[in-house]
Amino acid sequence: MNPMRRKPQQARGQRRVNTILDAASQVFSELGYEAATTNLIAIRANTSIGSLYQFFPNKEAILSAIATRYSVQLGGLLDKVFDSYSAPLSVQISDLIDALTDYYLATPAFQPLFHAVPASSVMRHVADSLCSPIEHRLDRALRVNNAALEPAVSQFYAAICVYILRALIPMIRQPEDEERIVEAVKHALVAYLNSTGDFDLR
Amino acid sequence: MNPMRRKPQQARGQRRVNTILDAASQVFSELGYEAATTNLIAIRANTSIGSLYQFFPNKEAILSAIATRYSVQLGGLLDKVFDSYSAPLSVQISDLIDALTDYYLATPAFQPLFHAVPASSVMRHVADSLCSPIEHRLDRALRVNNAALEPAVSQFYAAICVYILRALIPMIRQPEDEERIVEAVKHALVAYLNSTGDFDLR
Amino acid sequence: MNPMRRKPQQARGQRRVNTILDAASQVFSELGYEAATTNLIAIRANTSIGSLYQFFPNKEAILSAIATRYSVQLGGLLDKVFDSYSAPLSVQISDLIDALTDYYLATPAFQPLFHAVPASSVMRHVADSLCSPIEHRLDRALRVNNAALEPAVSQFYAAICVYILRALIPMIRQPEDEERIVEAVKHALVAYLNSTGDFDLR
Amino acid sequence: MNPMRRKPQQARGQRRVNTILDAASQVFSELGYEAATTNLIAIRANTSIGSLYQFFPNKEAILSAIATRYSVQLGGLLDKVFDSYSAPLSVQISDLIDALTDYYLATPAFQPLFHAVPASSVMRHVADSLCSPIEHRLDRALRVNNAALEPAVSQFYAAICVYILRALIPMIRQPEDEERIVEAVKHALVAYLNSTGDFDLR
DNA sequence: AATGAATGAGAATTCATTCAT
DNA sequence: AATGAATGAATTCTCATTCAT
Repeated sequence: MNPMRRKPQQARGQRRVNTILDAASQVFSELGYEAATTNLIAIRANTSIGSLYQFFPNKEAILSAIATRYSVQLGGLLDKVFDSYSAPLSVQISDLIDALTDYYLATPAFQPLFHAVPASSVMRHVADSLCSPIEHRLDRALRVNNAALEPAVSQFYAAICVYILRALIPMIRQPEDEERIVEAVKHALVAYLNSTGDFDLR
Repeated sequence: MNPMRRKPQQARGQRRVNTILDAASQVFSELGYEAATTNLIAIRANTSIGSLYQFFPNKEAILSAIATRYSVQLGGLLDKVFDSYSAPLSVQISDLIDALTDYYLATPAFQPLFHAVPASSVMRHVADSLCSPIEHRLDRALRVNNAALEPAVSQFYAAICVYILRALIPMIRQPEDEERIVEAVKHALVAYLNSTGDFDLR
Repeated sequence: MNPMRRKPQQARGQRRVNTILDAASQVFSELGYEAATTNLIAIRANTSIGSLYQFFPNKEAILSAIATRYSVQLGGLLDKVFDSYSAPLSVQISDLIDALTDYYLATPAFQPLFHAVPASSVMRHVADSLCSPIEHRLDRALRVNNAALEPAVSQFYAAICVYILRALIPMIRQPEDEERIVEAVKHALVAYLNSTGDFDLR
Repeated sequence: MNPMRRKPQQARGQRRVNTILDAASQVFSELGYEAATTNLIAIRANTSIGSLYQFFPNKEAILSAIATRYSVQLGGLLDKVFDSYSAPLSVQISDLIDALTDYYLATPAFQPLFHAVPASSVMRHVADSLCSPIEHRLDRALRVNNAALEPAVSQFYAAICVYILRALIPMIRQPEDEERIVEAVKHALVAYLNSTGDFDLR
């Protein structure tokens, strides 16, 4: 969507880009995308505004790059959960939710992006980047469970599940909420998939 | 949160306030809260920026007033759904979803507010205003169905349901999606409540 | 090309617009269009940058408005010169050059605009605005002198004359140059038109 | 005005300087001096901004060097035209205009410099560099035609002619304009010089 | 010598809000 | 009450130039 202005060629540049992304993650999560300013990001990254703009053409591009970074991390994470398709679907879903919750709670800057509403085009891109890794893997798991399922249908189920995940995981606002909410999410997803009559959940 | 600066004393003033709120709803829904400008709202309301600030002390107050307006409308609407508690819970939920979906689709300016992420404090207030009418009534219906339920528990169930509603209804983006998604939402909620083992869903 | 953002509705606003244009004329002539800053213009106009942008959407629009202002003034001036078409062409040309030179010397801020090179699109607009009043009137005078002349031809002659005017009048850099250069311009134009064989210059 | 930072010692350095000047000519002619950026020039020259500044101390110096280059080329060109002073003045002028027009049309990057307005001091330097070769040679030709002429007078005549040239040659914007405009320029100059009564134009 | 990263003052422009008429 | 002019801090982004590698 918004590519970087220039790929850093030297190690120094790559380091700087990473620092900027870290700082931006922090600032975005504290103030939100709109209220965050590129100057504050630069200051937090211990660099000059000019350096920031040497690598990113504008604020959107920074957000975009962050989303890509999280998307990659998330994908790697979920691959571990879904690596063996032998486990029962309900277990896979449970593991998915656990992994996602852990990542969510451990990564504060990821949180606002995860439940960002895709209103603007940047936000649409962010939401896509973060949801599609989950959706794809879930979709695959569903089709493994029921090979006869139409792709369009399993995709729809997967999308519904991801929307529910996105909605409920952010309900965890204090550590003591975690268990209760995680349980609820698992129940909700399993119950929903079960109610479709298309899956064998044991 | 932010009260109106002055209650309009005359019918003319009340009309103007309504016009401003209509215009603001439109502008907020088109551009989002942050990107919307008070000047544009004034222009759309065919009034001057000075007049706007005669009724609202700041931008937040406008959003706040809109949220209140929708909250009241929504409450009235849902009261019709939940007026008789004799219907089976699954029917009440189905009716709730139908009513909410109709309102959502018929009120474009309501949409972004309904799925807005409560990032800032204003937004938190808006989300509260819009969710609590639903949550309260659903909570009541749940307790009617199972009088032995702890209030904290039924409130939790209601909250989960509202979060799911807020997440899934916005998936309707084209008219042809409506039926499929509405069905899914109904399934998801009923299946979830059923899975708790606390309710008699008929 | 770049219209004003809003027509001032109150006398106060009209006054402000004029002050801004005066200040901008000065600044543009001192620093050139590129080096001039909107902030400096605002300061010189004893106003705030916000007020400037209330009336003009950007720097270009200011230049545009100035060009229009000069164009109108120039048109009025030349109408006096060309009002009676009875004078011999050489006299009309002489009067034209005198009037233009007087205006040029009396209006320092007009000078850089008059010999501005139409490189960018704004500058093209400026050059057009300032040249066309001269060109049109000269063209008319030429056709009065020789009614049989093709419009395209007389327009070409007029254009050549205006280009020569634009080039030579700026050669006046000190008061003592004036007479010599004005004489030269008159000679050059009359001699050129004479050499075409199309006009009766006495 | 601004000398080069360091005379390139090696052939490789000289080649690089030339490449930079070529790129700069192009960029200046496309965007104008102000809007052109040194970074873009470096990129177009397939080199780095650091290397560029190894040869030129600043942006002005690049423009300056370009002007010098054109000035030398132009001088060589005109020497061929004016080599034998035996031809009638009108023929020499005609040849001068033909040569200049050819060069102008064949050298796009020269065009904006040739009709640039000497607003800033760099631009004044550029204009001088480009005009003086023409002016000197024309001045000499005029004095050869009329040996009794005061130098100050012949210089003035030459200056007027150069200003007219600078103004009219840029009127050629399409190939089909060329002939007509070249004719007009020749007429204008010859007619002007003739009208002074100081020359024998054959 | 060459590369490209770093710098930061400074430019244009916006917009919530207040004030004068 | 109504209008719209006034304000200026704040924001995004640029670019000539220097510096580290």
